[in-house]
Amino acid sequence: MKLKNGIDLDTIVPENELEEEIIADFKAGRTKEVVTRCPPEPSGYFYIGHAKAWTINFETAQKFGGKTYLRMDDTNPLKEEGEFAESYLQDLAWLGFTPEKMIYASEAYFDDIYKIAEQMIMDGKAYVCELSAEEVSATRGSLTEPGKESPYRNRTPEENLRLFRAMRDGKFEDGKATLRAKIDMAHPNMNMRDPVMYRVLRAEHYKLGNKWCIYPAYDFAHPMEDALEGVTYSLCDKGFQDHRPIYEWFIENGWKKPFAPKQREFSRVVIENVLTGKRYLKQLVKGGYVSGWDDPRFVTLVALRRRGYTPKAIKDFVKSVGWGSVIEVSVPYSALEHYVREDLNKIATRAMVVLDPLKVVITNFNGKSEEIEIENNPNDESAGKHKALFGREIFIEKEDFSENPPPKYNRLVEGGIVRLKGAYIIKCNKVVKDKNGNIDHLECEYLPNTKSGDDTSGIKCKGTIHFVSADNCFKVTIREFKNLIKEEYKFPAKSLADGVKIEDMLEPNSLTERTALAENFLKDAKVEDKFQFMRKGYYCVDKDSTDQNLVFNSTISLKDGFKVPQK
RNA sequence: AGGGGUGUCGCCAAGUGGUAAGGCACAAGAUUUUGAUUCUUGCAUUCGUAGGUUCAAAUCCUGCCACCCCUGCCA
Repeated sequence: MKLKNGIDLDTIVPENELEEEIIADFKAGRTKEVVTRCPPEPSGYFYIGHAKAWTINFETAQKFGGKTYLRMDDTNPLKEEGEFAESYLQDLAWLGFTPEKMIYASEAYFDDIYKIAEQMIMDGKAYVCELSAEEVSATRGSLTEPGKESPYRNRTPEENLRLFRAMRDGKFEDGKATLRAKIDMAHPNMNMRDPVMYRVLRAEHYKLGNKWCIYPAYDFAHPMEDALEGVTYSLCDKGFQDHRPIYEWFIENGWKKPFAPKQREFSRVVIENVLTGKRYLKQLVKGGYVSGWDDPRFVTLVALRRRGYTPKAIKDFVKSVGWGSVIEVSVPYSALEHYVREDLNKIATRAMVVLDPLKVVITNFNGKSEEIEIENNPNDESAGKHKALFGREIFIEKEDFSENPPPKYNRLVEGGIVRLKGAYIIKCNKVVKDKNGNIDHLECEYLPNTKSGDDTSGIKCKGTIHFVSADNCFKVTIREFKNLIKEEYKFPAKSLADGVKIEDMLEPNSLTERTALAENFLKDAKVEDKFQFMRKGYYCVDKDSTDQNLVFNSTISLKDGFKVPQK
């Protein structure tokens, strides 16, 4: 069987239970095309968790040649979803997902949903209830006891229809009446105890103004919207597992047509040591702990983007977590970091930047600096090379020279040699100190026949360090980050609930800024350009950069295999 | 008179009666002009637990235990 994307169904290898079910549905003729949908949540802050939902929805549709809609589930006028559509679309686009179309449920489906509600009333499946919210709650029963039936439960269909239309026509004040599904007040699943289908709500809807004063509730609206637009698989997180019976009940009793969308659930992901939640983020922004909602220390998608994370890294990460079997899985931050390193290693251009400079004078080098070449990516020859200089005065990292080297120290020591990446081997002859006894600079000599790529000396050199030449570097600003939340708070939301103060969970000095010396090659870097500063880490150009001053965010350090042996 | 979900290595996770994949993390070694990358190797005699069925059980049956979710006119 050929799919719309030209792929043969039989060649598709299912990667989870849903995909197995989809294949079975195709074969049984229950599914003609996979249609999924993304319903934005009205928070304005999108996290890895959202990225997981998007990835699942878009990629399973894509895999089967289907499509994905973006649907604003705007059934609550008090929530003003409209303003979030744009940031949603932006994050979606950044990750590389393009919805088939964007739908406002209010505009597209409210009329139909209303008609279905009337039909359900005539079928004796719904009734107008005049209990107050408190009374409904009080009669719902508890987890172990059945609820009580509403005194309004047995009105005739005709009376219910008259009353429902009265609701629609504004004859009831807010909260004075609801339309409820007539299911079972003794049902063990609380969601089935006559859930509210419509409530009276007078508020300006951002799309429809005051056209309606009654609004359908999620449990009723969602399956109807899915059915109306032909969604075949309505994928949501496992928090909705308990809602599946009600979803199916509405499909059976409201929709009633042979085509039936299916709700299926995947697990949520959270990352350890990470704080999410609008309330808390706002508090941190307000308190001046961070610069804004896209501060690179946050883990909103915009923040991750600014920090230098790539869409591929994020998608690979969420896919690595899998479909999941529990409501929420939490994974250590290092799992996410693995995928950024993996992607950046392939795509980031290498450059030499000295973060903490120590001056070195090459005493036997005179005259004009010599051109050298640096590979842009040693793992990818097609990335090319760029030019740098080697001259009489250069800078190396302070930590690449030691007066009391630990065992197995491969870098420069007095009287020892190291290779300068892309240039020559140098030998340190003298440590020059200032009057306070601090190292001022090093005097070294270079070994002329050891030029990189053209080394005829036969000298073996254990260490290679990076450097910049004084006449080929400029100052840049480097921002380095520590996790905002102290390491001992693996589950910050839980700690908060336990009464820990947010201030006490914050890592002090989670942002440090320093000036570094970068090779001139970096002068043309644009915002979001990603580099590997050799032997240090991955960095990307921040939006705070100006023509005079480039600002780099540290995305993630390189792994450091050097360990001082324990004695 | 509760219902639903889940228990497989420190973390994620395959596994659907035939003798415990894989990834992260970690450790050791090789290669390396990035102590990166890459590569090799090691890492669950055991699948929450106690029994049972079977030639054979993580997988089937029974009991028990633990954790998560559910009582919005939010989504």
